[in-house]
Amino acid sequence: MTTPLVPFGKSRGERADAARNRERLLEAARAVIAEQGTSQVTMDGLAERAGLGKGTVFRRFGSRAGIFRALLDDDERRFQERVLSGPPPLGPGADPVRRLVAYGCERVPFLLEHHAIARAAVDRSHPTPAGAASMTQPHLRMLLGLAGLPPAHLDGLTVQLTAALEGPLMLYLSAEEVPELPEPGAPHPLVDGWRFLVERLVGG
Amino acid sequence: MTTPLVPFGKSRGERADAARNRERLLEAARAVIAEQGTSQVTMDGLAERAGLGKGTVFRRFGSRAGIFRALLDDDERRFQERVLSGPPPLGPGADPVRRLVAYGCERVPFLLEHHAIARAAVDRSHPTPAGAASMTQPHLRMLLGLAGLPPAHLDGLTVQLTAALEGPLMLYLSAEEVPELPEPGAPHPLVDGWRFLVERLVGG
DNA sequence: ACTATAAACGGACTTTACCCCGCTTAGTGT
DNA sequence: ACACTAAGCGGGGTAAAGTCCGTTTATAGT
Repeated sequence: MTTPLVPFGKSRGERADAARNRERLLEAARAVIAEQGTSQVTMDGLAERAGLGKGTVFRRFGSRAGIFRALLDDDERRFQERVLSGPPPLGPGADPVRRLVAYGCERVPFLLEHHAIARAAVDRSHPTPAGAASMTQPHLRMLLGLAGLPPAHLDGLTVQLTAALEGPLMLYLSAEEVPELPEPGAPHPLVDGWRFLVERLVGG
Repeated sequence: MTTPLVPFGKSRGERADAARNRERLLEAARAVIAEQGTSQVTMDGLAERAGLGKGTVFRRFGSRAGIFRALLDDDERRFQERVLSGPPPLGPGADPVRRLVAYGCERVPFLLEHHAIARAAVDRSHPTPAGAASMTQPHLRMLLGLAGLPPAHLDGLTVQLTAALEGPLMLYLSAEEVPELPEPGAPHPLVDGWRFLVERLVGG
């Protein structure tokens, strides 16, 4: 009976129509965002645009913020793969300090690009903005540990550095203040700041 | 005609009934928060409780988040005074590094105490959570400058350290993870982390 | 006191996130 | 093929944020 083994990433138990509708909804969301910005994304609007019922939208994503989280997760997964198994210094192989720096250098542009969506994914009922944080936090923790940070400070510093990296783009920058990211490779104040921070913190 | 010169802090131009109603509403808000938590604060509920119309609530505070911002500002002003003109090392007089450390030591408990309200003051339509940030950011910037940080890194680091200090309590800690703050003076991981961060950053 | 006026008030109205529950359908075992 | 069942679907219903505009009222100038 040609039972396909893991036809897509979805871990067994999601029906084919459900998966199709999810894709349809995400595409609709991307279209609305591109055309009119995140603030114009409404549950009813998405449902109509995708030719589905409103209830379906909620079943798939749980909440409005959930839609943006799902959009982020898509790109987030790719980012995560580069961190976990890509080439150094972002991936494994380089020494911890260089990996920390590299992580920030890649993460800041990533967040700048996803700024609007990431902000829309913040939800007062959920503590962490996205799956985003759940990747950054353990990764930083591991690297900081390897870099020889005193264990007594590890927990507090992990949380603070996570906030230092992701917080600015969640909390302290408005949409208008996010300029086009300059030419790739050009210096960005947040990247510079991060490098300086890490090197002073664990390099000395 | 007994025109009182600045009878209260309100800087001329706010009518007496407006001021009275503002107080009434803030009191109602504090009561609801104490009884049922921030999530149960609704604009209609507040209006009814204060015996006013809903339009008035919006006129006074602009938005739901605005109410929480107003509540914070009250305490924030007191905090600010201690920073600007209180005794060192929090106030002026000590050297910049000690003032930075002291700022974190006082700020973390402050934010822990106001955690629920501070989170409720976050609003996706407004970039910074409260007047909170507008105090922390320039203050840190000044101290970091005095502490001899290279000007090239000053802007980026200011934003990041602000996020490092305030971000954890906005974004990365859920309500359940905020324990009663231990006895005053007892060590807190975030305070320790902050001290370590600052000393490494500008002390070395 | 009286009037003018700008601010404040109130509550109906609109929009939108989110809930609910009866109906439909894809997947599975025979 | 067929029936069975759990998952998915739809859209009407609720509650709460935010807007609007006609009415009321505090204050200043005379």
